Amino acid sequence: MKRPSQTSYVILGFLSTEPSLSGYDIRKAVQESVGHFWSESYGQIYPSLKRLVAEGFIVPSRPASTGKRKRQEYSITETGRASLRRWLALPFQHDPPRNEFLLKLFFGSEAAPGVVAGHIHQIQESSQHLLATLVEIDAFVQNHPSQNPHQPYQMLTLKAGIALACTTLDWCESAFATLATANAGAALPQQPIDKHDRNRA
Amino acid sequence: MKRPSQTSYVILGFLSTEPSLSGYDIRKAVQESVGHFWSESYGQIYPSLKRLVAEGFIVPSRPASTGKRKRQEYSITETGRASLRRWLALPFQHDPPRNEFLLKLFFGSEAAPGVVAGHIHQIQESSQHLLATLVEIDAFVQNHPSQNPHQPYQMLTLKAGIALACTTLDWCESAFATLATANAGAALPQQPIDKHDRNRA
DNA sequence: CGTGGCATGTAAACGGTTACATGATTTA
DNA sequence: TAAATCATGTAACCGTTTACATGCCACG
Repeated sequence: MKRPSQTSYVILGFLSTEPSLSGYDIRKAVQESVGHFWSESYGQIYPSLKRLVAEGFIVPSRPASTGKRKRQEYSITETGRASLRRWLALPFQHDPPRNEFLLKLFFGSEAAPGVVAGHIHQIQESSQHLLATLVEIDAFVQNHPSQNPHQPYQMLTLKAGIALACTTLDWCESAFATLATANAGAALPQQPIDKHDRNRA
Repeated sequence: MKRPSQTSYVILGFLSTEPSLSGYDIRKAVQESVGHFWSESYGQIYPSLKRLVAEGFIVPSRPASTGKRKRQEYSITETGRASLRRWLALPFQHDPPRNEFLLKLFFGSEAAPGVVAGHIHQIQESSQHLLATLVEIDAFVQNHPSQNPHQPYQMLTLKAGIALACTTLDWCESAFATLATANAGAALPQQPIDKHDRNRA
């Protein structure tokens, strides 16, 4: 019996918050709610579901035969919930996430003029986009109060994402300034840096 | 001929800044200078070195004494430098780094009391430690000016690390506050909380 | 003389993505 | 009826880590 990977706990986690989900649902849930710091592929999810059933951590619910779409949902068992709790209590491992952007930046002096500025522009744009969607979610939740016990914790991850995105954007501006003074002759993207407003967490 | 992995470019990158390095040196350089956002293992470095030699991107320098197993250094070639530059100009891919801490936080409502606070304490400590070392490097560089063309870019990654660490620390404090008010104000409806005190780390 | 750091390397296992295959159901 | 989406699943491949094996060399 293989040692379960983190994917199993993602599945157990989502099944602990929803009564019943299919593999497809879980994939979507991952993308939509933890997409800014996690990802899962079907090739990982479906085998994990089978293994979790074999281990008794989840059970198939809503058998596919009932006229509806061919889809199989699962529910968490008490043993599954216990396994999740055990994993949650374990200290997380804090390996440095490989950041290709920072790596290219680090070797930036070797790059052709404008290349580094282009990369910074790229994270600036993606951070702006991320920030916008996170702020939107934040506003929605603020306007729709609920007693959902999961919400405070989910909001903490949301706030973390917002804060980090803001910091990244600030850093981008200072980085552009640094580049401008460092090599005055280098070609920068024509994009004027506009003052986006920041709502700080 | 296999498509080179990012490891190859890390090697080329460091060999572009130093005239001659061994596999061991490269490993150490990765840990010491980009360790907060990258990592490489020997199992990755040594095969890559051989492949890079076969491709003509690097050449062995300081040949090992005949028959003896000693340290072997390598130097980058012009083709190697060109390959590095080509890679640098390519847009980086921005996949969400898997963050186990945020994942456990997201499912925190399922955890036993104190578990989440313990995790937050853990990143708080590691962020403090990281910040201290980065600030130290920053101060050192500030006091030892140099014309090294790589320095401005390396400093940008350093500043990014410092900014993100600071943000993380700020977030930790607000997260502790959130947890405190949440636990004190709203009682969890599912299970009456016993008088078990939270274990403080 | 032995310990610990320097140094190189490999095999196996592992986690994960990608590409592919299949087909049902809804919607335009 | 065609296209898009829903939905499940697998095989191959890839990059990476881990554990292991080997041996040099300096220092106490």
